[in-house]
Amino acid sequence: MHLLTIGELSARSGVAQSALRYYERLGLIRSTRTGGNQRRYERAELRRVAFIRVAAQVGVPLEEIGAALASLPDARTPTKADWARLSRQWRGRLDEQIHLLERLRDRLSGCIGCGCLSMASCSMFNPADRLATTGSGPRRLLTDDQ
Amino acid sequence: MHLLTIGELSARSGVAQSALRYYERLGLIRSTRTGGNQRRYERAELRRVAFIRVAAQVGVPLEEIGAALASLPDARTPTKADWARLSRQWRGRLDEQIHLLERLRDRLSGCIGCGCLSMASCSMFNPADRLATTGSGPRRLLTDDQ
DNA sequence: CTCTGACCTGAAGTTGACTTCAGGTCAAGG
DNA sequence: CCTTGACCTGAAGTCAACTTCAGGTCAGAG
Repeated sequence: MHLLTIGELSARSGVAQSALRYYERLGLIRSTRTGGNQRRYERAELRRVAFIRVAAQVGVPLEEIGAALASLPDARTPTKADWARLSRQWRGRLDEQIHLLERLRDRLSGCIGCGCLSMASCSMFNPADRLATTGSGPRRLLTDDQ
Repeated sequence: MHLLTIGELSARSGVAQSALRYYERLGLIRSTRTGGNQRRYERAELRRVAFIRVAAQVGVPLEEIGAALASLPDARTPTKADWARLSRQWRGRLDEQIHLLERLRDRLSGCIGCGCLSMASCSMFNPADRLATTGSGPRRLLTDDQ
């Protein structure tokens, strides 16, 4: 079973080589090197990359994804059980996310239904609760904590 | 009924003054000026700001939000019907978004359930469909078009 | 053995959505 | 009238998540 080159990993995962190198710098994936300093990936890395993409697509910042991946065993190749544990956590996350969107949708429907659209009565237009976070840089979407 | 200052609009909407000025530069909101060059906002702008925040929170880029808002009547103050039309469109968007996440969640559950987690059989780990977009800059989350 | 396409690196650029800053102007209470 | 807090502007900084570039090295097909 041969190790994957970066080109192969990229092709199979659908993630650009530059992004893979970037993930590696952030410590999200690992590679060994050939004598000539080229990266070689174990098949298991493909799973990590897939996990990263799924999580990122859901809006989890890479740093957090890294933290989650860090909980995988370092020495041995992660087992099915290891992945299942991680996936379970992410399922919770997805559920939360979905719930948030549903609430938003239902509020919006309520507004259309009642035709209120007035600042005073409509919760959609009283966003003081979870908007208005402070700090610099771009806002994270759909913040649910902090 | 007095016009709002930027400070008031900021306080009521929960959006920073700097962000409001930014939105104005992008043409998402409008203001008149006093003799002394200070911004004054009509109450209706509060509604626009709220709409912007809701849409942005769902992941719609400001540019698209601007396009949507541009469909509002320019001359007169938007009516309930105008807003309802816009909201209905956004509801579709939310539905799509929710559907996408649900599909993701169900896939993930499937993986845990069957314990497959293998590249060959598991759709979660065959992301070639909607990942791997090209171009520069950060990826938009939860892409559903293009 | 040669050549061409895959790889390498570090630095710098890009995009979206803002914030921060410096250096000034305005307005309203005392 | 004066002072202080709210506003103004343009330019530059920030942050995440990458990409692009320049200038090299490597590997395997022929």
